[in-house]
Amino acid sequence: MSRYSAAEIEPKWQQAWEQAGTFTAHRDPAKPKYYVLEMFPYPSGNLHIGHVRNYTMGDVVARHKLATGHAVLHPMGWDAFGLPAENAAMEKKIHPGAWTYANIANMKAQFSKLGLSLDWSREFATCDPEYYGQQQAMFIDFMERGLVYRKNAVVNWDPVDMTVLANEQVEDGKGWRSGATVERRELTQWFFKISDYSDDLLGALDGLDNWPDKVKLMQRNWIGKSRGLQFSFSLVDGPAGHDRVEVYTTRPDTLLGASFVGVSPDHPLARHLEKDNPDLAAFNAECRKMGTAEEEMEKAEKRGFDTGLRVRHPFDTAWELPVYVANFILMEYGTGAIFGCPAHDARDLEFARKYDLPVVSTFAPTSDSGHTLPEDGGEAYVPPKTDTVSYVRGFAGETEQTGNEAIDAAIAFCEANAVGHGVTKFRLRDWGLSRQRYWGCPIPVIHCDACGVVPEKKENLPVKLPEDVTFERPGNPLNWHPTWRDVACPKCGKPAQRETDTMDTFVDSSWYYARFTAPHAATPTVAEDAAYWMNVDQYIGGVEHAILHLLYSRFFARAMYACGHLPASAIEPFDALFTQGMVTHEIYLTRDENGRPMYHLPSEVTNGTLADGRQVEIIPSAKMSKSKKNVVDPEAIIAQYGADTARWFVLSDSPPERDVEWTASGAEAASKHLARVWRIVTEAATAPDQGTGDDALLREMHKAIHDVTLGIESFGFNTSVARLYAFTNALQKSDAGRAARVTAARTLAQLMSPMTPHLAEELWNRLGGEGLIANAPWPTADPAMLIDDEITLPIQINGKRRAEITVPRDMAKDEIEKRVMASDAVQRAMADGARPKKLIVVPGRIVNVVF
RNA sequence: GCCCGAGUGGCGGAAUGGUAGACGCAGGGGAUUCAAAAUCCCCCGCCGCAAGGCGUGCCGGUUCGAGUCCGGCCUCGGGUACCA
Repeated sequence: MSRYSAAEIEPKWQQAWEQAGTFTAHRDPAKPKYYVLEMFPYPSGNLHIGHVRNYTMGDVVARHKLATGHAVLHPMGWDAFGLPAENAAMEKKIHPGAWTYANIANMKAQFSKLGLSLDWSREFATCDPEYYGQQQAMFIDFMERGLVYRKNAVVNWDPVDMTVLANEQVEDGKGWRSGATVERRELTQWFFKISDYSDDLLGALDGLDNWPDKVKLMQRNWIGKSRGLQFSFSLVDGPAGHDRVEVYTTRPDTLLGASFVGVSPDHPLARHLEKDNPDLAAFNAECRKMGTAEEEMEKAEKRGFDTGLRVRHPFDTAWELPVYVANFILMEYGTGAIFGCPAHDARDLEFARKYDLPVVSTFAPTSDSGHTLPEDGGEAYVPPKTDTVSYVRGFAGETEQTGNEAIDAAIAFCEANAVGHGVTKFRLRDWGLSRQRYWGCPIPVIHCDACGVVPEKKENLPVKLPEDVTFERPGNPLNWHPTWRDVACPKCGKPAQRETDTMDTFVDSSWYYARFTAPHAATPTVAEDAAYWMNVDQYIGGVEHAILHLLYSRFFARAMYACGHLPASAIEPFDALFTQGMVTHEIYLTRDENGRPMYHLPSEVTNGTLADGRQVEIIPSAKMSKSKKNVVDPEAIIAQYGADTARWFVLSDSPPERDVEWTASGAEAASKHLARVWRIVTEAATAPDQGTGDDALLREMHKAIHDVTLGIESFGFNTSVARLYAFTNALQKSDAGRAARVTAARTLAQLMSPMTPHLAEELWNRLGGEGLIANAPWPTADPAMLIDDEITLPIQINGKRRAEITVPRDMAKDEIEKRVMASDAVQRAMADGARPKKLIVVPGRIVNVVF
């Protein structure tokens, strides 16, 4: 008997699959199709163990579906545009394209060692002109459908580097390279009209039955449909052209608790007033010295500037409220102006206390629950709108009503009294796709002095990125290129200039799933292929993409349908979604002479010490990230133990949806187990002809088939693995005859094949299995073999387990009761004369005797 | 700040409202061996000599019965529109 050697068998079977074209997807009308897709990776340079986990999970699904007779599409590509390539260009003086394609080559080699059932003939990178050219064609289609427009929007501006920064590049309000205080700057930018679909994107979530509830809930909240009141305050002696301030509120029922009016520093009124008011101009300028991130805005101290202007309350013209410019009001949402009701909004309360403004409750809890009113120093009272509360300063509806009822009544009251009108608004903003960067898909339009903004002719696509660029100078290299911008206007032929903005990389990843159905076609999609393969039956990726990527993809599918690039049935492109957890690891660091952190790889650290004896600081586990160096290199594990061990290991123990803390100790154990399976399975072939445990072993086998299959189908891979351990133990201890043991061993190989495909092929082959195990029909459990004749019932006394009885599984309830009453435990409990009050028999489950 | 999750032995975790800790790791003991490696067998939540008691982040509640359902917290993680 030979020993298990991953190094020998893995390349052999990888070659066999390739030669047989086992994983090449074909349209086959005779089979049900199955499209399984994992979120494609950013080519950062190396696979990390998180990739191994993610793609192994998808592979288990794909291989299982292949074995259950599906035509499987399981493709792979590269999300290849983005910031890190430009950072590498600046730091390492290497062209972003060269860096990216080198990374792809490296990662593809690592991928191929994992034995994933991928159809590599469909591979593409989003930075391939063949791909982004089709993306440009769709952009032009979207323009023609009115789904694209330009408007001003703010960006993070680094005044030293003279460049736009990503939110990630702003640290504590400073540019990460220059250290300069970041400013907000307005630029004219391109937008997709995702807001046209707000209601549809919201409503359609209800039909996504196989999406996690948490993702649907996050998207619902993000889209943020709200019913509110839009009305205006009239200004007392307002400046010319500003006689009113239009506000939007989702809580019109709190109008009698109004304390002040706040406007955004970018509100037209604020901009008007700052011209003649240097103090206000300074305040606004200070507000604009902040990044654009919502998180930064919200966490910043609430500050305001009293304009001195006053407005009249719409219900009482004698009641005047002050007008503040406030740093926490977004121009992008609502009207850029609010009325503050400190009693029922935490931000407003913080603001009111700071500027000594009145705090007046309009409603309170219905019963005195120890709640302290905000006017008495308590917190703002913001119950869910579905809670019934008591209105102390109500003006519409009942005294006791829910927030929603009060809001509806308030809107009706205001409409009847011509104070304002009910409006439905969405939190979702249009998708700004402009990036002032090189390494992205060029926006295919031309600016002509005579014709304005003109789309490039489709026959001139792709608009390719120029190769000869330098990153010496900050800013967008496309702007500094000597000739690239210069082009003839497609309309009038006169000299004109190309747009130099490139697209957000979320655009690239918003339709790649559709492109995989016809990856090298001369149009974005091909109707026949899209009709056959769409939708993605199972999409798998990190929960960090729960909102943006998935929402943008849902929008894109709708826009592509509108332009004829996808069938109507594909507007929800992902039938089922699974969000897997991340692989985390501790972070190790030392500090340089300036106290700045220097990170160290886990492989450099032993027991908290570096090779040179220095102690490291340990930061608790976080998402693996290259910059923090808390990454584990899967290649070392594959080299030492083989791909099957790495795959088995990442599927073991931790539930797929949960984050998993990486520890090195398990790899050894996984490897040992595979060697043990090898031994036990090969021994089965030489077992004695006759044995005594055939039936018992085959029952175990059918239970294993049932449980392992259920685990795979429900993304409980860790429980499938646990069940396979148990089945392996049963096979080892079995004294069944050879025929039964070989049957069990072949089934074990099949059940393991989605997880450890190379080992499974080799064992299958050695046990005389026909063809490739990858194509062998998945075993089915015989229901009759899953049911035991006898069952063990625990006996509880007052809810605590005290004994158990073993009875035939179909024993009548009253017979069970008799036996329970006769049992020692119950007799003992009755010894002092106590009599049971209640006897609960849950058939097949448990018995509870209550005294 | 706001939205969404997660918390069970030394560790990873299992458990349709029904025996908490399956399965595995680490640890302990034993067999085999000249010795070792490899392999195999047994033990293994906490307190207690025991009887028994206590145990699923914390505090309450519903139930014959709660890790699981409800209310209120705490801690950690993800997202927060230019990281992908």
